[in-house]
Amino acid sequence: MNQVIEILNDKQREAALTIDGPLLILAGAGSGKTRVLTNRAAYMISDCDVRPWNILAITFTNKAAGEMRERIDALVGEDAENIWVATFHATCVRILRRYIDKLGYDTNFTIYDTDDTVTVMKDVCKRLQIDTKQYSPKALLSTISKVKNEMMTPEDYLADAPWDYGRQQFCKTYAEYEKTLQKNNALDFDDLLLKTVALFQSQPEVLNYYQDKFLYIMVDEYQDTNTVQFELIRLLASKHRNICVVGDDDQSIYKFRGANIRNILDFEKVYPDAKVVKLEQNYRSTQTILDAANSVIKQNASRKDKALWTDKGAGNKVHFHQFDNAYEEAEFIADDIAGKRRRMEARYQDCAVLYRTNAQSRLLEERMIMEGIPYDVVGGVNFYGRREIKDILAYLKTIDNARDDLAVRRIINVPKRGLGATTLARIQDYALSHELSFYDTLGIADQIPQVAKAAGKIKPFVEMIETYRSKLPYLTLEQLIGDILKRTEYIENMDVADDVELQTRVDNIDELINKVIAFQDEHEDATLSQFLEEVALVSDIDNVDADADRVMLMTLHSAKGLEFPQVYIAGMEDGLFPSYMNITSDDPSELEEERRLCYVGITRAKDDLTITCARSRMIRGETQYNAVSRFVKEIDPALLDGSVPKTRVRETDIPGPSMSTYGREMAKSKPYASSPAARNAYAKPYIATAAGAGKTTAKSNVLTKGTDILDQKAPLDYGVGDTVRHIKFGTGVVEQINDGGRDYEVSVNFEKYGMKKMFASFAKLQKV
DNA sequence: CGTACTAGTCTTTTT
DNA sequence: GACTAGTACG
Repeated sequence: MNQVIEILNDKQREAALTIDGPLLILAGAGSGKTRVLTNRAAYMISDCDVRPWNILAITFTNKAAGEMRERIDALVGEDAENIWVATFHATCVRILRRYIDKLGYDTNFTIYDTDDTVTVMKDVCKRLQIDTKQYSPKALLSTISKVKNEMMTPEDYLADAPWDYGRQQFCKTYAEYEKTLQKNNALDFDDLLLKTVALFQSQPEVLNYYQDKFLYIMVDEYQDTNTVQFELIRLLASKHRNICVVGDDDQSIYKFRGANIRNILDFEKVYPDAKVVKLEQNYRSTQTILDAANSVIKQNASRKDKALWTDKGAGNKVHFHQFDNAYEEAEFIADDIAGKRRRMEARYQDCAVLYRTNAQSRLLEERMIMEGIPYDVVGGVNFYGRREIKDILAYLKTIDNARDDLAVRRIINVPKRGLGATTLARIQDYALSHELSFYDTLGIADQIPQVAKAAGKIKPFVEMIETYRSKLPYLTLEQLIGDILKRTEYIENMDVADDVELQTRVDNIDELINKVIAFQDEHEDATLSQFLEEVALVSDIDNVDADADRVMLMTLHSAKGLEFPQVYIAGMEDGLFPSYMNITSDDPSELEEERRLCYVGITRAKDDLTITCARSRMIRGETQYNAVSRFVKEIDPALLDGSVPKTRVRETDIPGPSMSTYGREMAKSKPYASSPAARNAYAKPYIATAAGAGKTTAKSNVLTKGTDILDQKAPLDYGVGDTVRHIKFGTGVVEQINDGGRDYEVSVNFEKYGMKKMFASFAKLQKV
């Protein structure tokens, strides 16, 4: 049997060897699901004569996609490049760029992010004279998203309750919103999926093409799919039925984004002939941590029965501490991490602090800074959501897609060109009544009586954009951005409160330029459209650099799929986690989702788990007094230690203010500038985290899903200069071996295939 | 037209 | 408590 298959355990192997027909892999936390998926793909190619281009592997994050590709690459070699590994959204974009003209859009459509759609919606409300006090744009959008995810048009939705006035109003805005997007040649995130399904439904020959292309389909994190995603997969798989989905119903935490847990729970109903394999051996955590996770999750009623086990020992008890306030909690966590490091029990990068809400990061950050602990915050304000970044991207979008009104309107007066609201409103009215785009209207401003006198200010702008358009083929993206900044004197004209803010913004712009450079390095003939597309589809977690020795701070949601030796879950209080909204909800499934989130958090820990909470904390400017989280009480007390101390046990040799002093100080004074990242010498500013992101994302080791089994780094029986054999590449000479922490990265010069870099544990190189 | 203040908002958020 | 968007004023 193939070595790729041999290294799997019985259940994993059974899953990997099942190639044909529907397959559901119920993969508990840390059970090596990524390994099963990658080895399954490798097995198909090397042993079953499956062509790589007939395989589609779908994930939710770019990071997961990158990792999967890399690991398949290492197993099967360059053929793997033809496997289609991508996120749902990226997959759809790729298909739509080819065929969306059949639906009446331009193939260079723009993708609107959440901020963009809010702007559009505000506009729509104004136009339809909707009272935004009664229907907030955000709430409208969230309903639209839900309705869209159920694949209902405004007409469909209205048909359910045509007499309902509120629904009439809503459907009117929904329809107008859709119209606006279409006019702007723009798609929102939901549309990417929806339009692809629409394309498949209306164009049988396109669907047929992709059905015959993707003979084998794999979907990761299946518990998080929504109705449209389900339909997309169903359509693609309906002809050949080789559909393999992997997931864990206990880790479904995105219901609020439309994820439908029934997709995984009912898989066997949709595919009665489905084979089901349960992966229950956990390779990540100690028995104690698993027991704690199990004791929590078993309180949930609607779940598939599972029993995770491990052959790791019991390990440490789960530590639990309650503090008087959140400052003390933060201080304890920072001290504890510092202590572990001093005692050489852990490196910074082995530690992660998880919390329910992003706002909780601030206190933790402040304390990390005080103690000189390097850290990275994942999430919070998205890099691409920052004002200066959005501005520059709006310039690029304007140059790229003339129909993207939103982008044009964002920058028409940034930097200030002396155009006021009235002028812009007149242009907007004219554009609307004459069915012109905003940009085209700018071009004929001198012929419009009401705005003719502002035409002198508008003309240079239009000319500038036109110049860039004509020069586009001769400029690199880097040159283009540089020139825009120079010509518009963007930085000089930024209005900033102080030097710190100026520096942050300039740094962010620098970082954007770094990203552009990295992007061009990777894609030789990179176009502007491609860059904008990549940017539209990345998230914060994609840029995490796991190689840096830094503590990670992130929400429980962001932590899904990651693992750390030392995990802290902070703010375990009723009202915060589970959140107030879920406690008061009359829908019990809301609380179950919170419990799953808790389960996800606990199962991130490999060796040691610490749970903390505070009796009081400031939430939204108000001090709240919270009880210990009900989830903590669900953990078998025999698994816990350090229960509820009145005073903190402190590392005696740590200098610094006593805790109570610190708490009081922090409570009234604010020694730092507003943005922790901006003034933190220890925290790598966002910039640095993401620097060269294109290169670092894929190679992260510590954070990868399923590195679990590979913890022990086996010594290599070959060295530099030795000749080795690879299953796929044949023989070659080892040129270089790098110690990548968890694994060796080996560079081999193959006789037939040339230089390849691969991870030793995957490559299974044999010394010849 | 641009600035300065005030009022409202604020879970989570793979894309 | 912090940030942003909207409005009133100069």
